Amino acid sequence: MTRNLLEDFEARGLIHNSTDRAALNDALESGSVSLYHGIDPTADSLHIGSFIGVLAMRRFQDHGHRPIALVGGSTGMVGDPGGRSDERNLLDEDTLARNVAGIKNQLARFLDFDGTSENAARLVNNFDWTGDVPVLDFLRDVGKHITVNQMMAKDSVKSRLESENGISFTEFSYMLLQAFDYWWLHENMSATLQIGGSDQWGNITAGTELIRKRSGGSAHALTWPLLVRSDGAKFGKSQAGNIWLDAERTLPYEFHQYFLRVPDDDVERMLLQLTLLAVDDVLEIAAAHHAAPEQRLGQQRLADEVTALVHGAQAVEQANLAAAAMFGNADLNVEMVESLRGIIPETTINNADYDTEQNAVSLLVACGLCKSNSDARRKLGENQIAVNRVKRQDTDLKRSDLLGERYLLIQMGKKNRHLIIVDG
RNA sequence: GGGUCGGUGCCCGAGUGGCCAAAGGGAACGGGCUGUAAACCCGUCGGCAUUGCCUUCGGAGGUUCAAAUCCUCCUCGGCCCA
Repeated sequence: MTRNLLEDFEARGLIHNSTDRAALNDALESGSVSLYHGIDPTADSLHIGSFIGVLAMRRFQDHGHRPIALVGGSTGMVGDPGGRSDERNLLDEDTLARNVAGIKNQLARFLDFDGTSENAARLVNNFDWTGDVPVLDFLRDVGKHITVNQMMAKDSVKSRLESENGISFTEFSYMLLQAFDYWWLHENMSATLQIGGSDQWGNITAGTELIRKRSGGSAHALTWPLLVRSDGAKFGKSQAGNIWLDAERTLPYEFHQYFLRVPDDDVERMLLQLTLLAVDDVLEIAAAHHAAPEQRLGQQRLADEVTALVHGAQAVEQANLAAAAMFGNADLNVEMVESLRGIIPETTINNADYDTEQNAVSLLVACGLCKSNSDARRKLGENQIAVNRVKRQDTDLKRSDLLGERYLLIQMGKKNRHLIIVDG
């Protein structure tokens, strides 16, 4: 079955709301559209929560449209009041510049920025056009067109008004800045569509309204539902925090594991929204998964696909290899352990330091698995720790415990592990 | 500026002179059960140390044999008034 772009989005559950759907469809089918999507530069890496938006841009580009990724240098300094109960910390300019650079780097893996192609993606920073706007101009040209009533109607603003910490004028003004961005991109880069998560709807339509009132132009809005997990956990968060796209922040193995553990109910939707697999293929996989959920075919495919997109095919191979070493039945051998190098966290210690008393405790603390000696002893006592896949309670590790005379694979439960390498 | 209520462990939140390292809940970690799932049950959850000691309840002082709890000053926040 062939679907046009909007139908494809629909089938993937990527449409939450849009302005005039028929008009938008006409525009998308009749030529190349410039569309923009804003990304918050709160860190120097994207996380999986923003991935859905990145892929959305990719889908548009694949259909011949031109994505404009806006990294919010200015808006990052102000902060969107959405999704938080208290005031956000403002980023300074240096941090922002670093974050913007890091994000651009990552986007290049998913979008074609090649200037020679017709619909090359663009990266813009709204600081470039908002940084020097005089306050009076802004109030007159932007503020005049948007009513406070409209701004107060926004859910995120409303809830913050009722919260005990209140909301600063700065964050309250966020909507104006975003509206201004859309207007500017509409004027200067012919953007006629803005896409974003459903929490952005108010901000986006403020922009379409500004465009209409100030320039008499028309522009579209399209939002997707925010991705939440069926178990209520915040999507993209693990016990360690965000799932980052950056391999340094979230090792590819952990990244892969995260998707391997996704609840059944989320598998199909994530396959649709976080991979580039064709909708019909996903439906087939989902059906197979549903027939035998205990085999976790869906999770496996999801983990492989997303990891391949973000980290490449080789990372997928390594992650699966590592999983075999960690969870498999085969005896642990040196080759398996060596295959874990670079995939799981590792700590190297000096040969001479190995034979200390109670070295299990100090090793657990040194590698970060335990936060203090007490913690390490406690966990050992509770049978939480396995060394080279064997549960251990004693604190004494001997030379003979070293695999290949230099490796210790320390596991704490199913999720935490660390490789100790004795050097020399 | 005036008044008032409040700042407790990762978060929420009890505690209002000793029985407090501090209830309860959440989060987190582990175990059991499972499908490396969910739900559920159990354990742990300041630090050091082989049952004792040390440091915590916004900050600094003070009262007391003894303070998270009382007093003083400072600081930060909510609400009301101006």
